[in-house]
Amino acid sequence: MNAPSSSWKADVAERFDGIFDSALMDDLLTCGEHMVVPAGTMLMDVGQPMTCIPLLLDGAIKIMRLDNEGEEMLLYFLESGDSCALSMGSYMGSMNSSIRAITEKDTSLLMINADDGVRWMKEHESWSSFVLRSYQMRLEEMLEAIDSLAFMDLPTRLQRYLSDKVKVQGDLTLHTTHQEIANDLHTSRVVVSRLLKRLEHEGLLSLHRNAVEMKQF
Amino acid sequence: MNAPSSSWKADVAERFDGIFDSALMDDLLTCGEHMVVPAGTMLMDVGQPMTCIPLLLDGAIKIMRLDNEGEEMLLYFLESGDSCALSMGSYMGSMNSSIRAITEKDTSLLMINADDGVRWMKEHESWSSFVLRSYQMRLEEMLEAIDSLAFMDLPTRLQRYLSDKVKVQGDLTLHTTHQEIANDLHTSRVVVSRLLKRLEHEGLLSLHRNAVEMKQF
DNA sequence: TCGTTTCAGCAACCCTTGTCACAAGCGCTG
DNA sequence: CAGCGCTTGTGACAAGGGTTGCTGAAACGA
Repeated sequence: MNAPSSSWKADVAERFDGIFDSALMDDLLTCGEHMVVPAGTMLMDVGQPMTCIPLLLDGAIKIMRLDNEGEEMLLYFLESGDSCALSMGSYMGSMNSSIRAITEKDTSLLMINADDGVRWMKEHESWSSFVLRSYQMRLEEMLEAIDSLAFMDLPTRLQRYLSDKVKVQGDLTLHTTHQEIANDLHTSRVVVSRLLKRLEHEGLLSLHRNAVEMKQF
Repeated sequence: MNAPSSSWKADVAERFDGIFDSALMDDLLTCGEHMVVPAGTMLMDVGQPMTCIPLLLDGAIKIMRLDNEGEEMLLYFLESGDSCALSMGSYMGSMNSSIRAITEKDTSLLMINADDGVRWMKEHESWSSFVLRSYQMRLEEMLEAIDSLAFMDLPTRLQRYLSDKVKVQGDLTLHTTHQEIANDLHTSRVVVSRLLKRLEHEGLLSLHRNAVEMKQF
């Protein structure tokens, strides 16, 4: 076993230590396909069949919902240790994705074949419990997304968005454009520029071309 | 076995025929506690521990989210055959409910002790598959709630709301006040009155005191 | 029956957000 | 360097929806 192939295996073992029992861990290492994808890759799109379940080892994935005109809206981010529960849907009737998933950073993940995932539900208790916990976490995140839309005004949503993004990126300076932020929040570029300018005047951040530098969050 | 007690058992058997295998059905009938609750009963509230899993036999339950000022916002309705997956959360870390559940009509349900529910995850494949499917359906409904908030304007949301309510109530005439509608949509009474009046002028419904009579939906 | 409460209608106003139009600056490439 | 595209800033304006205050009518209770 050479260094590059064993390194991600060690990563899996470390990341899911105490979560998956050793038998499951063996299956994971045997059946899972490891891959590293660059930032900005679309891993899944609306209407696409879901044949595999991604386990996130490192990096981040942006999960978004689309309206019928194709306009995007950010739902939440998946981070290391998360899994996309919606993929489990292939288990049941709904074979197709209802969301779009794009890597937010360079991302290392372990792809599990959906059939294996289904089989493990019976074979490994630590797997079924992980899947359920994953569903639960996704539900909670959806609730937060709903809170934000239903109860918060745009300035607040923007600040939350910036904070989240800083956390996910692990960098106080966000390399993005106003237009991209507007897409994620499903509003217009002009509005975002206006609000960002206001936050800059309040000293919470400073603006540069293709970058927003947060002072605090 | 007398008529009243056997009647709900027959109901369970019929409702979940083909979904639960017979061994599980026996457990359900043994361990489940049947109850009939009148419309308007709060079955669960935010922060309350979730000790049992409700299976809906008949009626409807309104699921809502609250903001920190206690303002409500309708998420979706549970109908016959549905279960509240969020209750399964007691299985994992989050022991407390993050939503409020209120019966929308007189409702007949079977309460399952959470411990039993957890045990059955291993013992009955038809149970674990039901639970997963239930999570999946709840997720889809949350997505619809998000769509409605993010992509639709108030007139459209109101029409959807009225249609949904007609479907759930099984009656073209909704016995409710403008204020209640406003609460569910998280807007103000005046705004709802304004929009309803417009829909009345368009001939889509007619308004009465404490009632909205839909012409079509 | 009378007062009280609840509900709905209406008008005026204001705030938030979205839209349009345009200008200026950066950075790339020919 | 000239030209172009992409990004940002800004002002004026429109629209959607929330707020307030008041009115009258229906229901309800004593």
